[in-house]
Amino acid sequence: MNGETFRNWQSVQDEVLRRIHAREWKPGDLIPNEADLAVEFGCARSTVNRALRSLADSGLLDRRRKAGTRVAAQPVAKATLDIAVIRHEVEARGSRYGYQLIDRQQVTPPVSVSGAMRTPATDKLLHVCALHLADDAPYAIEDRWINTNIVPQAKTEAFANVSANEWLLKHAPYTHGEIAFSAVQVGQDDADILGVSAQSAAFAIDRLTWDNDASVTKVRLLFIPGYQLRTSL
Amino acid sequence: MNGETFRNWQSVQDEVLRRIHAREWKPGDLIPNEADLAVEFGCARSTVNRALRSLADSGLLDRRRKAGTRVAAQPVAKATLDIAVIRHEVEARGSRYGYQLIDRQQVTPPVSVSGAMRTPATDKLLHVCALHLADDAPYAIEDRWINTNIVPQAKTEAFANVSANEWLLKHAPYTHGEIAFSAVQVGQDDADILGVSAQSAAFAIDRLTWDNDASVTKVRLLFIPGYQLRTSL
DNA sequence: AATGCTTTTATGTACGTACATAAAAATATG
DNA sequence: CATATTTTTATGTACGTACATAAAAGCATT
Repeated sequence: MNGETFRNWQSVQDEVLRRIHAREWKPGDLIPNEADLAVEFGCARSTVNRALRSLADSGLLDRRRKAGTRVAAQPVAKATLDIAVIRHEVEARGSRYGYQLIDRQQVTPPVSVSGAMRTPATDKLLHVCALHLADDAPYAIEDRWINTNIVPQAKTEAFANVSANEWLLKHAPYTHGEIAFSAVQVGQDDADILGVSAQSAAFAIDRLTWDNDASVTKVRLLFIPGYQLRTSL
Repeated sequence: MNGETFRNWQSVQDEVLRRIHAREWKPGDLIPNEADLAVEFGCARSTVNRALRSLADSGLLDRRRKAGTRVAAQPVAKATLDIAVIRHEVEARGSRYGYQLIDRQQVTPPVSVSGAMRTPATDKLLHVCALHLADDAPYAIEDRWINTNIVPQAKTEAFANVSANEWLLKHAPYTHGEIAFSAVQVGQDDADILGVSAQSAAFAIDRLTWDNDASVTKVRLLFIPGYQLRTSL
């Protein structure tokens, strides 16, 4: 081709993407090494590295030292979901946010909870149930367990006006967590709260967060039927 | 403190993370600028930049030119989901994968489909329905529309042995896509295929992929009740 | 006080060199 | 011929300098 130069990493990335989409480099193909591409593109190797690393991060390229870089045979679609505070999510939809505390008690949890949170079975945990509303209509039920050994300040927080969802972000740091998405049939209790018929299909997000080896909180968010979690690829 | 040095970007990242978790830098706080941190950590600014950029990518820091870097007040949890080929997903669970074609027809789609795919309402599209199995038990229903104007080779592919899910990855490039997760009540037809009772709650993934301005394919994957999509934070 | 222009500053990025590291390939050794 | 050992090579990253760029802050003009 011509002597066109690609002088920034985004344009290098775009050109690599173009070649992949145009099938000049097919899935599984080994592509030229960084040094050669740098010469071809008229830029530094570090610029090519930045572009290729970014594409590898998003799953389009597979890179291995010495073995080189190849176009991913099965481009694993990496969908990045932004799990925001529910209030923000509701407000971002242009709805008025509402919050209602249903229950707040320091109780001994079922073993399924103490087991998952790896707390002694006899320890009491703070159980908080609340309803999030959008334009005064039920939006999601938050059913949460808080490890008050790790977050003692929660013992004095009523959660009457601020949801635990939001309060914890400000007051409880965490190092990592697990999250699971599933579909569940709502039971009679939850159906009544959400104002839907029992057996409806609700979207559930289960989340367990840790501060190093100690569990911080375990929560199930149960969204009204029709809820969709979306993102782009 | 002491004159400890952090000579690679991961250790700088770890130290920044430690300070955030230890609440030395609280949510909303402005942290020192890159140049100062570089001096403190005994490394180059570019190393600090790499570490902070990475943390910003994962949503823990907010960075703006001139305004500086601050700890995210509401750390948006970015959950990265790997949407793999179903066969791989099943095999990764240690199950034997099975595949069964249910239907394959070139037909005029409902307007909801042609509308979403932005194809002329009178154009015929290829409709492929199939069942994915794990250890001979139903696992997911794939209900797919393929734009044969963009992927003409699909017209001669039977999809009897290879799922469209897998075939398209190899044969149809795409530039971007949209994906939505939801919970749905399964209808009688789907319930029969999945071998579950009607009204069960099933996890659905709806995906629409594009090659520049042209839609490539639209698919709904309906998973058996109990299915969970998991990831870590 | 409101408006537009200028300066300052922190992040964003390009570059080239140097070295580290993993892993494939080649070679030596039993 | 199988198994260690060495060499080669492509990616991974650190560094320091230079410049680009966005946006806040200061200044001037009305």
